[in-house]
Amino acid sequence: MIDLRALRDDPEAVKASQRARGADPGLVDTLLAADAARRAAVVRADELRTEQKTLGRSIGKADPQERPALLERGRALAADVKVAEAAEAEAGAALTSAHRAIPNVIEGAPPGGEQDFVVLEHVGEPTDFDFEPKDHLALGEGLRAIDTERGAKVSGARFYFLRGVGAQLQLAMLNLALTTAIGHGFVPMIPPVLVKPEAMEGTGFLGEHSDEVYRLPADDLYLVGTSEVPLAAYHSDEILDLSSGPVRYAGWSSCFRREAGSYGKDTRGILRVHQFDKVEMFSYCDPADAAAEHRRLLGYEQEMLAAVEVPYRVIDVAAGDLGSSAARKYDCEAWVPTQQAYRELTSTSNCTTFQARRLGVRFRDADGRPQVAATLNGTLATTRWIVAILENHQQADGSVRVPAALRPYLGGREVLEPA
RNA sequence: GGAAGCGUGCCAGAGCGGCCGAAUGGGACACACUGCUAAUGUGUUGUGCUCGUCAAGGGCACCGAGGGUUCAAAUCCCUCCGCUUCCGCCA
Repeated sequence: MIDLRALRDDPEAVKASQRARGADPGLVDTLLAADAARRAAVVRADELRTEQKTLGRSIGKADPQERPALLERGRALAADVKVAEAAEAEAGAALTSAHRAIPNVIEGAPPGGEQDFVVLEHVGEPTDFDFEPKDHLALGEGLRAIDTERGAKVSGARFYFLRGVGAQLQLAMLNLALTTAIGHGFVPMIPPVLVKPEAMEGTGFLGEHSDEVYRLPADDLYLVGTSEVPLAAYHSDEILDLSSGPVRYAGWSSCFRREAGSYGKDTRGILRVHQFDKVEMFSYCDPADAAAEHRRLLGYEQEMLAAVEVPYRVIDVAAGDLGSSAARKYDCEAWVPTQQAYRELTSTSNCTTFQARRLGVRFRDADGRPQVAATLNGTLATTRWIVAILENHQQADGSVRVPAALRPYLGGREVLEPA
């Protein structure tokens, strides 16, 4: 939810953000009107309640003769209050829905849609091979590391087994990610992956992307698509102490995505799957520090990408391609040789106060006053990285060189050999 | 799954249907006193919304959540959630 006070002060800024996203700027006026209407309703209801309270107190000490008249008046007032409160509730609901309709105000994101991203940096050169490179699934099958056939047999399309060195490789990568995070002051977390509707709603995943989310109706719980959800909800309705800097968590979890609407896209291998594992960074900080924290998270992602030695580029994601919670987002995309394309490996979003406002996460400013905190998140490693690692480090015989940083986590192994 | 009890402010812990936003104790903070520390004294010690110049200063709401009864509810009733204990069940 955007800041209503800021909106009242400068509606044009929000309209400009809407335009950059390709969203409807008219929603801003709708929200302003709903805000004004609600405040008017609050004032009316407050006035009636004041009158009712005053009268109510006088009844207690009134003498018996005056009582019946006062009670009569009290009953009438009670009815009026009831009506005013209903109007207040209705205006509140209208405000909430208008409020939710507006995504976060962008902060520097390039205007436009998905293809309007700006490349910030290239790191490394697209890998050159003097042989015909195999794709990650062929390599993974050769290593007996990835089994999508049996994944489909057991669970359906877009499911897989990681076996043998495949399972080990993933654990190596996630462990490296967690160790890296801990080294940078993140508190490691293994969160619940089933969450209540409030948590899912609060993080903004039940909006336009709600059909991406697995729901368990029998228990009214949702399977998270990222540990961002439980980590963001972890401090909901709390006032944090941010006086000594951001509070940082690194969540290790499985992630579940329905991938509705991506039929036929990336159907081969493990690039786009219903279940994968991820180490995710999550920061709570003073909004004044959020932009700097965002660059920091990007830096940690780049440190991980350097450790697995894959070529990649960093993009500044365009406004229209941001989620509703993000004000700005940087993606790191690794080179995938058999696709001759860059594919997303990490994504870091600055959600400013948008997510925290809905979740009720606050902190005390220098004057001791509660203020809404900023939240940020970013990827440190996911199952998808295996794609880039296998493809970029493959050798002519189908073996795969292990990046040095991963070796300690793989018993010192330098090469994965076809089984 | 069954039964009983409990859910109040940073913590502990009172609370008669109106005088309770809420006693009291502790903690924390501020000031005073003391050469310093300790001790002592005094004071402060919530959050949201709203009116107001996001001032001074008002108003309203909040005692697990949501409903209800009543002129009036932390206090009565109902539903739900959570915690504790006992029984059963499954490991």
